[in-house]
Amino acid sequence: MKRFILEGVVIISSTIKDIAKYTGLSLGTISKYINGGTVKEKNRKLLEDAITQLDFKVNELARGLKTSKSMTIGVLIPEINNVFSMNIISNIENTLLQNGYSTIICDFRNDAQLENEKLNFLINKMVDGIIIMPLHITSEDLSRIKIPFVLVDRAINNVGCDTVLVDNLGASYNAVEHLINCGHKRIGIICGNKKIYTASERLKGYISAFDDYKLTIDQDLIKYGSYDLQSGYDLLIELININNPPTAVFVTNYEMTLGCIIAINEKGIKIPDELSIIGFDNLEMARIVNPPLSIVAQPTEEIGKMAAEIILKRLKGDMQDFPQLIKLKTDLKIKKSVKRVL
Amino acid sequence: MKRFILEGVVIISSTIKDIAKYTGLSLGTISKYINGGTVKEKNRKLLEDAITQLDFKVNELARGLKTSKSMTIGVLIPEINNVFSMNIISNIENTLLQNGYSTIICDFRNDAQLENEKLNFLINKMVDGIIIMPLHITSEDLSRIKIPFVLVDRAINNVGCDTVLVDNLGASYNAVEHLINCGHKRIGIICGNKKIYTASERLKGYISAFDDYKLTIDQDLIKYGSYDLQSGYDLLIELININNPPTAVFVTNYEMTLGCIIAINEKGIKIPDELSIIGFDNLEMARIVNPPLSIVAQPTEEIGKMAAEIILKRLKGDMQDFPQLIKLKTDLKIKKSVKRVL
DNA sequence: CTGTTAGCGCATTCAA
DNA sequence: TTGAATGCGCTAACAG
Repeated sequence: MKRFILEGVVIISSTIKDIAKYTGLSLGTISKYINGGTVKEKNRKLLEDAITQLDFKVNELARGLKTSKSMTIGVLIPEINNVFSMNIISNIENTLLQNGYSTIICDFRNDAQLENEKLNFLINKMVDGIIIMPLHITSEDLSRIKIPFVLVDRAINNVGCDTVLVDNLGASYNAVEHLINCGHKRIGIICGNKKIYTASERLKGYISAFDDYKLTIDQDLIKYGSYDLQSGYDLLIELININNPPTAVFVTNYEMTLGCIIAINEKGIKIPDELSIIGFDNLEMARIVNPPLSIVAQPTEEIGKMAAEIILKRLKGDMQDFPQLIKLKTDLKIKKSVKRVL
Repeated sequence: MKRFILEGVVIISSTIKDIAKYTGLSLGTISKYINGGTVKEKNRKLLEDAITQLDFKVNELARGLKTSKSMTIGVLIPEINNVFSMNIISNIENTLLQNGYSTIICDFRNDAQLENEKLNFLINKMVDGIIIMPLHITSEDLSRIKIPFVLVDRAINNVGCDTVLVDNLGASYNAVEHLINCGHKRIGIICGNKKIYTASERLKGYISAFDDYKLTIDQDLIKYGSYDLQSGYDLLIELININNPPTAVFVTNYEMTLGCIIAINEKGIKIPDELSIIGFDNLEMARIVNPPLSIVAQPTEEIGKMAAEIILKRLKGDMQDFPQLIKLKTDLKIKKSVKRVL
């Protein structure tokens, strides 16, 4: 038994050696018991007693060194600081913990360099697997990862790996279709940089709906923002100021939706009478806006759970269906921000 | 050099032994170099080369076993899934990472049992320190923690430990004072369960402001909720339906503020003409509400940073000022939800 | 400045 | 079923 002093308190930390001394059993037997092996009933009791008496806890570091498993999963994410990411992380963490894994979170703050640094950090930390929401990362970077990993939210071309994402194209299609069905013909879209996977998919959905309904696309109604609040704000104002403004707008991410709402409030635009709008993500926001906002809601809980489950599966060595591409459906929550026109 | 096969790819993972073979140097020298020690210029080059050639990475598990340091900090939090927590976590993670520590997050979902289980989980994981936003945890539970820890957001009685919180009483006082200064006399408050530290402090601030301004307190105007959306909703409706309803309401947390806004929208109450309101937390929300909501904003970035810094300090063995109590100031953001009356 | 050595705590052979 | 012995990869103490 090792004693040391911390903050003036005597600490006792015991190892299997101490258990061995206490019980007279050998290290092998103890280790076996700890890991669920069968031991003579008498010894089992002896060990149970010893473990509680000495307050024994296995040293996961030592175990990890021996087994080459740290029982931790790294999560690499562009920005922890938004509801979408948080929901996903929360569900990843929960699912993993139920399986004995802990989660190390690395937020790279949308910074390309940090993204790579933190990836290395995680690998160094000997995590057993990594869940990544990629931003700037390339297939080359990914090829350096020698442990199971799964991509979340965004796919990367030419990388054969497990990926969990939502049907962005369909999400967008459904939203635009809804607007069309409500009689809108001039529908603006505020989308993100075409280079971003989700952004380009969402634009495709818009175009696809227009095609299917034989409507002609007016390039003036397609605005490219940068997925942040300010561009949502600016682009909404641009849209309403063009010659023949849209009667409805579809905004393709959360931050830009916020920006649009602020612009709408400031300009005193009446929703849905003067403008119909469909936003993205975050049901909570949709509810406090007046009138409540129709939005495309992403299944964040499922994304998190699925990602965790796939990585757990791979960690068990089950390579079935590799590489697995999971495309989850979004949900169009219809509230009161869309007007039915003739 | 160890070779193994994963997903059909040959993996090479090298240790200092491999470096030793490659360079002809001893383990001691290599270890020293890795840890920033000085070696002969010639050897330095040799090592640099070897390390890149063999793609050497220190095994943090082995290092941790040797040094009894895992270089990870646990964060135990009631709910990861809200803006307040998120901001704090994000800043904790960032500050720690800059100091070489990683962050393991444990979300106990407001569950008393999970709170203890996850605490044990973290301790088992050999984290070097813990940052806790306590909910049900008692001073006894805390006394079992043998490593540095700091409390965040909520203090616990009779526990001498580092704590970072916000001046809740002052926050509340200032908000109520603002309402009083705007001429309001009948001011409702929607607060949380008195047992919760932050809730009772916020109520004290209300009472204190009333006392200082020689206003009499009407118990009908004090409503106790449970910090969730629904109780915010319900209690706002209760408040406006009493005989002599308030002209202003102060809501003391984020979720209840959401509930109030939804109630206000549904009932078609005109803000600020028919009712003045001050909410809590989350500036983002305040901006998208129409009219923009005056709120008490908490310095979440600072809370996270301070908590991380204190634990880093303790980890270095610096016990100066222990136990440290840090009380940060909130910020009353005045927007347009409060009417100035005669 | 460099090399040698011991051992952190555990899991895992292999014998018994 | 149990025990003894070995080593995971690294750091730290010491001797050179």
